[in-house]
Amino acid sequence: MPRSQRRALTHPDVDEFDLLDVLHALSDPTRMTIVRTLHADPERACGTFPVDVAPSTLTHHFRVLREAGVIRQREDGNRRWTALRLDDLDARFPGVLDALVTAYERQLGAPSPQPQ
Amino acid sequence: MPRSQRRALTHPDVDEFDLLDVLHALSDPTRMTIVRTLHADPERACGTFPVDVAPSTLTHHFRVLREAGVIRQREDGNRRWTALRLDDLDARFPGVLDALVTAYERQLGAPSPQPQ
DNA sequence: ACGGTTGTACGATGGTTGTCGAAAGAGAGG
DNA sequence: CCTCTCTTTCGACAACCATCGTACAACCGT
Repeated sequence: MPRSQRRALTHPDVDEFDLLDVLHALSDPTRMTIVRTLHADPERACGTFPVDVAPSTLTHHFRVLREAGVIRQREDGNRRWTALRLDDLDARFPGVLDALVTAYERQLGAPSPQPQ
Repeated sequence: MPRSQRRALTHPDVDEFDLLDVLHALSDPTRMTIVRTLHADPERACGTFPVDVAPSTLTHHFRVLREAGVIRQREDGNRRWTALRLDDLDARFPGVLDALVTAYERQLGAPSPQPQ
């Protein structure tokens, strides 16, 4: 059994999702970057995200996202692959994730210039 | 000038909104209740929200929502009236607030029963 | 078996946050 | 003026959180 002694890698069921947990998970810039990346690519290995934090910090963010139901992680040999739970999120909170990612992309595209 | 010595009551401009701040503001149950109440009623006085916290705590939550651009507050004699900035939010983040409030209402309507 | 890669677990730390009570300001009405 | 109501400010406190370094575990080459 590959790497399963380490951590159960629990994923919440769809009807256990809490919108407030999802919002909290997405309110962090690093985590939103992870989600944004996954929204473009379907699945990525952990170390391949364009974020600038320590590996242990990245693990922490993955756990927050996973326990909120935003991402799903699976083992594959030495790597851990991460994917968006887009279908599950859409089943429980229709249109929410798309609206949020789109809005965030738009905000990044037109960042507010500081006045004066 | 009514009550203006107390606090400037600053509201951010539309192009200063930060989606991550909005998400953080909405990730608290008390604040989400405030928003949900305002989504039904257009404007309410501060003390008339169905939340169970101390007045000073309520003031804190109003500040968080106001500084994120979610609500607008105006003075009227002894009362402070609070309203959703629905148009401004929709101009900057189209569809986001409606999707979130709808999703939260749905979640409250069908809360997940704890397994076993 | 050994080293390299990948990611986790743990402990610590500084900052943020939700909560409250006590005190006080501002207005309305007597 | 005095009191009552509504809301804020301040200070405090416990809990949470993002971050990191270090150590370690699992896997994959060779």
